[in-house]
Amino acid sequence: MGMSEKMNIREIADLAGVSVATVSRVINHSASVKPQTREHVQQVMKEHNYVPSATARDLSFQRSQVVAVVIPDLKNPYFYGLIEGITRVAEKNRFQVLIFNTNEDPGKEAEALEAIRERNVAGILITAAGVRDERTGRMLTEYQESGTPVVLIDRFIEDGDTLDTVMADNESGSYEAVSELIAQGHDRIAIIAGEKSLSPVYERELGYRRALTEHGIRVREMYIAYGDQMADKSYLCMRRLMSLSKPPTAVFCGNNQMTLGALRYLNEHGIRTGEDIGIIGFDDIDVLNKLGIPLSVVDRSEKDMGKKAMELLLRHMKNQDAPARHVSVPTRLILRGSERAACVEPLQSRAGRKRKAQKEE
Amino acid sequence: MGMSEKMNIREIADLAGVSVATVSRVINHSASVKPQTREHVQQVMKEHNYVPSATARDLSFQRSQVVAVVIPDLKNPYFYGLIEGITRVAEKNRFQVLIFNTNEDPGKEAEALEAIRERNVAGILITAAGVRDERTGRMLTEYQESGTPVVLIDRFIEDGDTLDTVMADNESGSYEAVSELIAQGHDRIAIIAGEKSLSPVYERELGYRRALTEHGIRVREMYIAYGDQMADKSYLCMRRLMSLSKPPTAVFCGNNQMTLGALRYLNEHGIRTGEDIGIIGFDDIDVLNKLGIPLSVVDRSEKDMGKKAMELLLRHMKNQDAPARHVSVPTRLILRGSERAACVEPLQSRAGRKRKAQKEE
DNA sequence: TTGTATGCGTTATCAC
DNA sequence: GTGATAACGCATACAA
Repeated sequence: MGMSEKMNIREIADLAGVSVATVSRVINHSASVKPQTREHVQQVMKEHNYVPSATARDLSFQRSQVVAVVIPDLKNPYFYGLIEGITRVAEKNRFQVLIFNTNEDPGKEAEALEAIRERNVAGILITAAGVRDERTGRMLTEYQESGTPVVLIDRFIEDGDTLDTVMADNESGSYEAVSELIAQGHDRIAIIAGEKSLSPVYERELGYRRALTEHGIRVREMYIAYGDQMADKSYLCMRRLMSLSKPPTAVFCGNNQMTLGALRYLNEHGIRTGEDIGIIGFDDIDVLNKLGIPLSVVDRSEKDMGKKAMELLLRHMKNQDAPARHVSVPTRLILRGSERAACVEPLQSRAGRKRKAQKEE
Repeated sequence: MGMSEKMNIREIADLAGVSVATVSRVINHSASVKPQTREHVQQVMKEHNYVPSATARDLSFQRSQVVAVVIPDLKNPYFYGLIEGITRVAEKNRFQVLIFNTNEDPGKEAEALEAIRERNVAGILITAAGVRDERTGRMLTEYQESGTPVVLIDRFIEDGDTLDTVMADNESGSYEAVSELIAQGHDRIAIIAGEKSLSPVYERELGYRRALTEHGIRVREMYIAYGDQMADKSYLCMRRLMSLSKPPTAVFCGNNQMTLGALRYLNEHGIRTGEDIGIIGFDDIDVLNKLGIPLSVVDRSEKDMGKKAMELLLRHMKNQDAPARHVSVPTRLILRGSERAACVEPLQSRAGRKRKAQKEE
């Protein structure tokens, strides 16, 4: 047993003395089968170690049990949190996950979407690289219209209004972080933003601006640095900021990679976070926790975002023409001390403020 | 165009005024087709935005253009290096990659291998979680025997002798690292090893022992700590080691996660690497480089391992009964200073020793 | 409740 | 070179 050659449904049917239709019904629990027959068939299947062919099922059903996940950077830990959430829900619903990494390259993204076309996937989950690339927008809406639901995660795209979305509440997350910096007494607060065309980048900058404005601090453009989502550019941003005649006393970093680049600059120049300068990052960085390096961050539970996205997809798969739904996932400010600096005085007593040391599991 | 409904090969054939067979030939460049007809058919396909169905092709061909990749921990950066290498070669050969994450759980691994069965994949690449789990071993050899080639990456499994393997040269990598520590003058050198049943763990310990022995240093069991591949346990190992009456002056860490745990202990206790204690880790840790924290490591180019593995798979796909081949990927010692300690004196002048600051791209 | 027959979109084996 | 046509393994409408 186990050593048996590959069997098909017809052979099982013959061995069980029933028709292929009956075997099919047993496999799919589709229609009613006499309990006796059912058990007998199951027995035969087990005995012969039979596994139905997903390929054949997909062809007949005209749709596969696979969802495509298209992400821009597999190296970024944010995304495997996302994938984990997606996978968990997908598995529960007997879906498999096909991952495409685009390396932030709209061209590769278009290729991926093309490759996906020939596989008749049940749905697509995507954090788009080509947010301004017409190919991406066009192909995604085409998918949606031809019955393959699409969920946008983390980033809007041009002409993507008809698609489901799962986004973090970037604006309010940033607002909260910058407000905390202000509460700590900082008033020269910089932001290292990313690639402007990405919606989260824009929203985070918006939150930054609102926090300053609402607290009566003037927004100074020289304290706004634009990077490219990557660590190296952010390092340069940090250098520019710190060489201003009045350098910021606190910096809000727009994503995890850029936070790392900023920290490198500080490390290299002996500037201590939480001491000489206040730092808050966007997205928790697991490895810093493992290293015991305390960094305050805006955390957005990427696992939840993944789950939510897959749930939206399932919903849309069941109801083809459900109206687009837009889910916003709340962020959470996790304070670990790096937001402080010795050179500033907290504006108000913050005794009793909760400091969460770890993300929940 | 683009808005067109899904077409099949028959419709294209009709539109082009040829038979399905001819269209198929054009698609697959399989047999010779008159250049004129070929061009005409291609024209029609393009015009109608036709994409052949991979599902149907797979069914007919009795094999899909998908390879399954089964890994134990998607969160570990080592593995996405691996995946990147695999994907690169796979894409070039028009294969897609289906990723399964087992979380080091043999049960989930068995489930994954079961799920893979129904998809008729072209091959399987796996870093096994269930190295001692008979299910894993049995299923993998069954796959191999039934014509679906399997390549083991990074870890041997029980009864897996007939399978292709791609392994790092763990023993010599460790030997080299520990030898360097000895050259730096260390003689109380500890190792934080991992889960004993994993072959790389065993081999790395072997290299450690050989280095000590060959340099006339007695191996002391108290300097050998066994963890579980994870950071937290390693933290505890480090604590035990450092509370010995004669604590080690250098520690060799058996994998990236364990290195992080060890570093956390040192951070928390103000013990400086490269200064108060010598540290060399196994596997480069990208994020430390991004942070500008210098750590000497044994690097094993996981991307290369991935490429090699995929190449082995392709080879075995073309030649069903090629004999099992075992590829060993060399490691490389990258010295960044953390191997030194002020309390010891280098044994020999090492002027001119190359110190590579970065991994090549 | 069960069986028969057809279709799903390809590839491959024949003929011509 | 090209065209019919039979697989491939399953799901399902329709019959019984």
